[in-house]
Amino acid sequence: MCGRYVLATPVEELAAYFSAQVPPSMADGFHPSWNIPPTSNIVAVTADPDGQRSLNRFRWGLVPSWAKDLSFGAKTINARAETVATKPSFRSAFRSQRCIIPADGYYEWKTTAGEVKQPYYFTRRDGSPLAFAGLWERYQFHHEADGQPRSLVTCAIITTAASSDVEAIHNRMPAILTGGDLWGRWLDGALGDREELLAMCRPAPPGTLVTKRVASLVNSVRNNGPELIEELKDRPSLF
DNA sequence: CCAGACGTTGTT
DNA sequence: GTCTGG
DNA sequence: CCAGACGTTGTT
DNA sequence: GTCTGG
Repeated sequence: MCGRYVLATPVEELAAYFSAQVPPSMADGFHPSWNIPPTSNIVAVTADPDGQRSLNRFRWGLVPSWAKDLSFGAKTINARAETVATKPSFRSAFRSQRCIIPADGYYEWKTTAGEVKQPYYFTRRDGSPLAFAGLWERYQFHHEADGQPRSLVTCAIITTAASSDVEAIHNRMPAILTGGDLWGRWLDGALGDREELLAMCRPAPPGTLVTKRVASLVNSVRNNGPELIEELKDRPSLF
């Protein structure tokens, strides 16, 4: 799955890479992070009806309009590609509110019987940013304290079966839009071809990703910095 | 009809 | 075991 | 995703 | 909001 990732590329570079605008609301409060967890505020690319793209902030964990409260988002950080078109929590967003979540790379933990969980870091082989296929929703609610109406945008990352690049580590992977020619189609809220959309959520072609073993520093969200993605060379000793 | 859920992952 | 917080 | 808490009363 | 289970 995808439950922790990295985005340290400057906003201006991301905007150029995705041909997206950066609204003033976006420029403030964005910091590079090598340890982005669910329920935090993340960056996603969306498109206007006219096709204009922009970067915006979304809370990671999709909260459908009918949810009782924001805590719903804790269990909807990922949406399975196999069922995203029909699950009540995701189908509406899948139809018309798709987004791209940029990442420098992401982490997976390999769990082996009898061994300690080992984190791995995945990036594109060519070093360019990853474009995760995502969904977003707007959630409206009344603030507890003052009763005023508020609204918040939330998002989820679609997952799919692991490709041969990742299956030795984990059996799932994020859906990655490879090739910029797919971005416009994915972001077009008027595009109604379910099969075309689902085809974009298939495992990335073998060879797209590379991985390296990293230190368990990433386990705690209190740790953050480029050292989290440094390759761990030593094999753990048996003695 | 009303009440209650609405999700993913990993592990056994 | 399960939920919340980061 | 993982780490850390999981509780109440009363006093400072 | 919409579906499933009772």
